Amino acid sequence: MVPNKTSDKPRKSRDSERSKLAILTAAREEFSRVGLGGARVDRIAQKAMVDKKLLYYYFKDKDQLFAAVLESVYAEIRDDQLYLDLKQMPPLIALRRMVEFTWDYYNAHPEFITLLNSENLHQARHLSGSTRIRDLNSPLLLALGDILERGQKQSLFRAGIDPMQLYITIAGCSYFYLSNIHTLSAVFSRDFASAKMRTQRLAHITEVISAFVLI
Amino acid sequence: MVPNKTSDKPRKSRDSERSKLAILTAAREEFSRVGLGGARVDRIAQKAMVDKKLLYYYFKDKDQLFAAVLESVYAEIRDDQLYLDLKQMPPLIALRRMVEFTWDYYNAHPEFITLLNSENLHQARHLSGSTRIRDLNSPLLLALGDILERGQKQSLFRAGIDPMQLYITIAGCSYFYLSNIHTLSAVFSRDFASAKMRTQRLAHITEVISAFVLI
DNA sequence: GTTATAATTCTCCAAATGGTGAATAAAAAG
DNA sequence: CTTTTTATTCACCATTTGGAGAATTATAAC
Repeated sequence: MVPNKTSDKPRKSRDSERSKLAILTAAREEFSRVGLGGARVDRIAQKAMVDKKLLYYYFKDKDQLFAAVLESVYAEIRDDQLYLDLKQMPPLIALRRMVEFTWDYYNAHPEFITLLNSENLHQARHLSGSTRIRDLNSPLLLALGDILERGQKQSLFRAGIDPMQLYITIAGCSYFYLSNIHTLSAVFSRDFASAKMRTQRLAHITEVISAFVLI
Repeated sequence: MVPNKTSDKPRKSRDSERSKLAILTAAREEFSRVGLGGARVDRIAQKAMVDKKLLYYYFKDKDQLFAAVLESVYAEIRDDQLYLDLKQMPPLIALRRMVEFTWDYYNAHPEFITLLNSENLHQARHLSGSTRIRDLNSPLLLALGDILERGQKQSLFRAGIDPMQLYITIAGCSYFYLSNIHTLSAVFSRDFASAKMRTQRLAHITEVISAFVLI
């Protein structure tokens, strides 16, 4: 019987990394659930099972804790994007894969959406300090540029498509549906959260994007 | 010289309608600026220049005030939509007009976006009580269904397009750009709020939607 | 003019809020 | 073993929070 299967290090009673991570995880949950303004520092400390003072010790204040959460969330999606390997695929397949990835990621990480919404409500003031963030989205944008170029060379795609605009459209088609899933469900009296509706949505988005790029 | 140009009624020192409206307006501003959780009842009362107790007198509590703000905001966009008169236009023109209207409306009313985001963060629990809301979006959806049908009959549009999915796509393409305008600007190091970028965005959306429906 | 009703203000509060100073204990360095 | 550094706890606080009770005043009804 081997204890500590997940970590080789002995469980120290004091472990700054573990505490930081616990705080970050609890904060992400809290911020994504009720937003920056609705989040309670006491609740975060309680969920992380650390003394409240520790939040201030490691993250200075509520806003910088939120900034740290945002950075970690951005870093995660970037890491996942690296496994995509779109350059190996034919252009149309690659594009569809990218649509699918975006859709799947937002579905699997609803907290990403609510956190971004919170940050936008506050005019991205937590992001503006971070220089790291700026590089996080460019890989995917470059990949999309590459896909479009290859598609054009094969006379499959039309010319003159702006990768950034298309990227925003791809993201927007998924993001809006999921971000507004509750109001949409209420207004249209439908359960947009159901598996069936989600499948239909992805199919629609794929069609729209394909129709746009194909000649 | 005629005093009270805007209203015939004499300015009463007591006017429940005026007070209610002042509260609703101030609340809309506050809720849209900092979200439901970040909004402060005292601040709303101060901005509306009424005693705080009046909010509770007319709207019961903070959540029901938020619900009232939401209803008013939904009612406004519906009223504006009624002037569209899409049935008079040829299908492609009508569709483009609808895209343009959606884009323009979100641009002119950024508070609509932030309020909806807040409501979705809270799982649309304020909306679920309101029966009025349910009817507000259907006119536009019916109009879109009509446009698609006419386009198909003229062999301009392809068959099998789900009006609701298309509606969500049209809204999403505008909404996502504007809702995330700050984080997008930060991540891509561009000013997405500039007039030039906005114009480009609308052009792109129009192209995407047109390409999708046209045969 | 009196009464009833609706609109408004004043005062107050218990609980929650983000944040802090100082003490303490474990681990690392010497 | 001693010292220094780092991680953590404890007790505390000024302010703010959403909200309520009771009193007051303007208007409408009689």
